[in-house]
Amino acid sequence: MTKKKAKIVEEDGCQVRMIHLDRVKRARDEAIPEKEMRRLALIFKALSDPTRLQITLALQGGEMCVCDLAAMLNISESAVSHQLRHLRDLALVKTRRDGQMLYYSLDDDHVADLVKIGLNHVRE
Amino acid sequence: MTKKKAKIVEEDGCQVRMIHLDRVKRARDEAIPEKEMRRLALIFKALSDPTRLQITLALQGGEMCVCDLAAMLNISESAVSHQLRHLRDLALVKTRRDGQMLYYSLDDDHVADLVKIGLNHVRE
DNA sequence: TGAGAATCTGAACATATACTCAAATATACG
DNA sequence: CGTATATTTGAGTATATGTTCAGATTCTCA
Repeated sequence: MTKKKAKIVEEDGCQVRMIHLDRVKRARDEAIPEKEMRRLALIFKALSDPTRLQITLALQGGEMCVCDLAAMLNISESAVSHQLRHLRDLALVKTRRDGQMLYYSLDDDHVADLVKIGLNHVRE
Repeated sequence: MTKKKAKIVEEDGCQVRMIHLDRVKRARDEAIPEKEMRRLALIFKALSDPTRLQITLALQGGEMCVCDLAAMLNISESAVSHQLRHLRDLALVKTRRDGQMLYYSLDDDHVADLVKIGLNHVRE
């Protein structure tokens, strides 16, 4: 049995406890770039809110306009618009204008994939 | 060209604007159960924070203890512990005790899948 | 061009959350 | 047992976020 004790390491002027130097090192080496990591977190965050998740699920069935989404979700059109802007900023949805109406649809195949895999998980 | 105008519908005692009754109806019919939806949102939320996402990524390389994760992420062990509790509450990670040490590892294959698919998206 | 329709925006507010610090647990081992 | 080690917990705080409300935009078409 390996009985290890934490090693105190000086790092960035701070005392850091570390037990498996090799694992910490490996994890740091394998870490993805900061930028990708933040972006990835934002994608997940987009799907982490019930309203946005429901919007995403609804749009998998085809494009919809703001007021239909609001009616379906039973919240104000303003709230829907705010959330759609959020999704649009992340390029997860796109719009098509037809007269006075804006139709929103999914702009990313991976988003649908993420939701499907997530659903499999939840349903097990 | 179909020029539609919103229909005002009485619902739950509120006036609701609705343009495509069929689409709203379909979206409502296809909607997943409230409970599954909330759970799914929680899973995504777990991955939506940079710290938790990095913990998840690190654990894909094998189990790690709290202080190693703290050293790797350069944050306090307390902060890591709080986030691990969050992940454990959702059954995304599990622990194995060896003496004084608790080793955390992923407890869900889908989580790794989600992160991988997400990464593909980000890298395109 | 001007009224109406659909959507967007900004401010305000209430809630949620991620971290730090200090103290409490839990386990090992002399 | 009693001390040291590893982790957890709770309070406190600062920040982020989701919604509503009121009003501004944008576009259509009579």
